[in-house]
Formats: sequence, C-alpha cells, structure tokens
Amino acid sequence: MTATRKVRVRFAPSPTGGLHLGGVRTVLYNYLFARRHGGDFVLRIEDTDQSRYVPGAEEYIFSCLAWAGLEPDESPLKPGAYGPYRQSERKAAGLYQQYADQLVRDGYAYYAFDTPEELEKMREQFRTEDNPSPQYDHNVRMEMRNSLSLSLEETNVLLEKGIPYVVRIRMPEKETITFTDMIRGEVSFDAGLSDDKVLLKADGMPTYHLAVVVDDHLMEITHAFRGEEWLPSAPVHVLLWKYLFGLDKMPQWAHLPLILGPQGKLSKRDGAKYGFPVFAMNWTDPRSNELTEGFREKGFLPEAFTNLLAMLGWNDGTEQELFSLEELTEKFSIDRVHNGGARFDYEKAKWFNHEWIKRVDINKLQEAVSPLLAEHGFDVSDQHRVAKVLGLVRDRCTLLPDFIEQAGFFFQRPANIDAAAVKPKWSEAKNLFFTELIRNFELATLWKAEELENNFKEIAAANQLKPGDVLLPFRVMLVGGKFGPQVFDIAEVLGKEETVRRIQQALPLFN
RNA sequence: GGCCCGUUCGUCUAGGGGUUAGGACAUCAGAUUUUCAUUCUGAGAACAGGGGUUCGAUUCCCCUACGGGCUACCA
Repeated sequence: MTATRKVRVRFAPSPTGGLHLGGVRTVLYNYLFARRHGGDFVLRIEDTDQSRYVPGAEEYIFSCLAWAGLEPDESPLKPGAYGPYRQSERKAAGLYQQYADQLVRDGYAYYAFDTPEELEKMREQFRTEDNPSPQYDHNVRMEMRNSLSLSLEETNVLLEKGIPYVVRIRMPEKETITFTDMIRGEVSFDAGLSDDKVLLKADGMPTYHLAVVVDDHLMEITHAFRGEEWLPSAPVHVLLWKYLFGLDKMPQWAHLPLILGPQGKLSKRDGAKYGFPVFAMNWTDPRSNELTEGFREKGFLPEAFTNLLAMLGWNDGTEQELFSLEELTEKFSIDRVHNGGARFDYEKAKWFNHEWIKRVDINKLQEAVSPLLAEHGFDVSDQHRVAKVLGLVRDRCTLLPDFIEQAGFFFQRPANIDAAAVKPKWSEAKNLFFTELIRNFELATLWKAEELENNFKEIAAANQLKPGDVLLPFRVMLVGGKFGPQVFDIAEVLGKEETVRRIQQALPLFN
C-alpha cells in the first residue's frame, strides 16, 4: 500500500432490491472514511447477474443515498475518470474476459464445461452426513469436465464447438492465505479448503469474485469495506490480486461486523415480523408487489438515521452519542469500529430520532414535516406559522407522523371534544368565567401568551376560581383533549378569532 | 459436517492486568411541569465456562460452550 495514493473507496451494491440498514451503514463508513481522508467515494453497480435484475432497484439506491445525505463523488449518475460504473457496461467494454484468459494462461484458472445437471450430480454423489455441501475443489476437479482433467486437444475441441464453459480459479491445495484486515487484524485461511470459485460465467459475465478484484484495481480503490459475510471468500480475492495485479496494489480490507436482527443476520423479513423498518426507504418488489417499510416513510430524519447507524458498531471513545454527519466526518476512525455483530434495537433507534427531532434545525424539520401535514389536508402555506407550531410540539414527537396528532389542532378545529374530562367538575361559576373570558379576549389588543395568561388569571380570581380549575377546560376547548403544549402558547398561535370561536363552540358541550 | 469471525448489564457499548467495571436505550420508582410529552433524580441489571501466565486476571494465551457468517455459473 503506497501511502501516497489518494484514498478511494467504493460501495458496490447489486440492484436486486431494497437497501437495508447494513448496506447504508457500509455506505456511511465508506463516505466518512473518504471525507476524513480527503478521498473519493465511488458508487459502482454490481449488476453481473442478469437473472436477478430488478427494475427500479438502481434508481432506488440512488434516492436512498440522496435522502441520507451520503452522495457519492462518482457514480453511474455522476461519472468520473474511472467509468463505466455499471459492471454490465464494463463487461460490454470487454474489461473482464482478458483477465480471465490471463489467469488460464498462467495456470491459475481453468475452463470448466460441466453443466448445472452435472454439478448437481456431483454434489449428490459426494454428499454425506459429514459433508453436507460438497464443493468443486481439488478433491473432485479431476473427476469433472474441465481443462485440467481433459487433454489439451479435448479441451480445444469443446472450445471450438462452442460448448458453454465457465472459468474457475484453481485454488492451491496447500497454501495459507493471510492478510491484515483493518478491523480484525491478521486473518488466515487454508486455500485448499475453499472451492474453485467460478470467475467467469457461461454468459461471459464475471462473477463478483473476478469483478470486485478487476474493478477495484481499475478504479484504483485503496480501501475496501464490506460486510463480514464476505470474509470466507476473501482468500479468493487475495489470490486473484496476487495473480493479476500484485499484493502491493491490493486495497486494505475492512470486513464490517454484521447487523443482527432478533435472530441472526438482519433480514427484510424481520421488519414485517417485528414491526420496524429495515430498508432506508419504502421498497416495493415489482414482482411480488410486496412492500418493505423504510426508515424515511416510518418518519425518521436522515440526521437520526445516519447517527444511529454510525453508532451501531462504532463510538468515539467518549460518552457522546449524538453526532451530526459533520461531526462524524471529523471523528470517524476505522480502528474504533467494534468487531462483534450488533443487534439492531428499534427502541434505541426511536430515541435517536426523538433527539434529532428536538435538536435539528427548524428549517430542516419543516422540510420533512410540511409535506406530511399537507397530505393530511392541513394548510401549510404560512411557513412562519408552521415553524412556530413545530417548535411548540417537537418535544413530544418521536416519529415524524406524530406531528399529525400533536400539531393537527393548530390547523383544524378538533373534531371531538373530550367533554368527559371536564364535565364531572364543571360548574356554573366556570361557565360564567368562560363567558367573561370570551368578552375579555374579544376586546384584547395585544394577543400574546403572557398577556392572555394574565387576563385569564385575573378573571379567574374575580370569579373566586383558581387558575388550575379552569385551565384544563380551556385546554380541552382549544385542543379537544388532554394533551399539547402550554395552553396560552396555543391560544397565541391560534389567534384571537379562532380561540374565541373554539371557546364559544365548546362551551355548550360542558353545560 | 467443514472453515472463518465473534462473546462486558435485556440491547448498543466504554474500559483494560490492581476500577465501587462507566455511559446510553429499555424497565421500575420518585420529583417537576395545575394536561400530555419533555426534563431531572434514583434503583435494579454484565465481564459465557474451565484451564493456564501472573503477586494479581474481566483484560494476555489455550480449550470448551454459545452466537453468527460462509460453504451457488447470488451478491
């Protein structure tokens, strides 16, 4: 690793469906690392499996990153000097075949002509209780149909006849592969235990194994982050680097701990099962029409989302837990990433969101909440007023949709008045009080919370009532129920006319 | 089955040879807010087990257990 190389990292999702928590966290760590080191963050689309192509999945990934504020420096949408950024296009440009050929030529890989049926037959044949999943490895490769077991002539005949083939890596029988992972330190594998992975498929497409090495090289990637589930195939990649480009050029690997669900690796199924989102945004599978909920639609702020993701496996060594993206950029370091998998805790996730709703810039809050309010038919044309309302109720909202309930009465007269909360303690004195209050309010010239409260208390005293006796009825009149912020603040925002009208309309319900 | 990774309160984690093992979420109990939420205070709650190494291990090493991942012409 030459220290002088510019840091370049990449996130390489396959566009096969929604983008889940773990994926976004990988993006986040990539992004943070790139920013921290003045490097580039590249988004590369791993669409080498045509059979798994899902329309819309790619666009969906772009939107998720945009929403989370984790925009790449280079991507299919924003090509840099290392394009194309889709592997299907890179394949079309002939980028992979030559390396597969080179490997075969050098004896590190071979052609294999086995059909899927033959492979299945082999697995069945060798499957025992002790070996439930037989591999295509050095133990069996000489019994299969490939350029190792066949003579050169036989191989050439098959090749000339156009018999479909794949290129497989020839894993060395006795070799220990060791490399240093940024998170785990030194890890080593016995190469002979791994199977001869397919590098190039029969359709000419590379598999992930070939593509990731070739592309990381061509794109000059210096640090490669990915989930821990990739660790077992890392020796294949290391070997490929050694054969093709040299270990000194290999990026530094960092295998991120997994994000676990209630049981095992977090899956989209967990979301529906336990009632929390697992994708960044809502995703509807175009085939099954099945909807998987996203954090955005559930009502999370992007600030909270990135914050909680960052804390799932990383901390800065202090007791601070609330970090803006800017702060994270400043403080993130890969060696403070925890090794163990982290179980996702939705309760804590909500806490993060609550905190961010309380502290985020009011303009950003407005941006996120106004559309929601508008959707519910509330008039949000007066943005100044909306800001005031949000400021008043934000403390009591954990998820964005909570604003509908918490702020709704500012925009719409309550449909139901909780008279039952008031009636048992209602009295003629109170009725008189409110009649007088209406008169007083109608004449008010200064419509300010403080002023209103003073008037309110004076009138109460004049009627031999304690303010507390009439505060709750007043609240119920304005809000409809026993909730909401300071009642005089509410009255101020509601305005004179509306406040008076609500008192007038509710009063008969208590008598 | 094989291989790999991991293991501190229920959860996310700090710490690291000698600490009352710290914080946060959640839970419970109080206080404040004449609504609710916020806020505040407090409580209970953890080093998986066994061997070493050491004057001393939660911390270092080994084994076991447990958890997880991988074991496709998927990524």
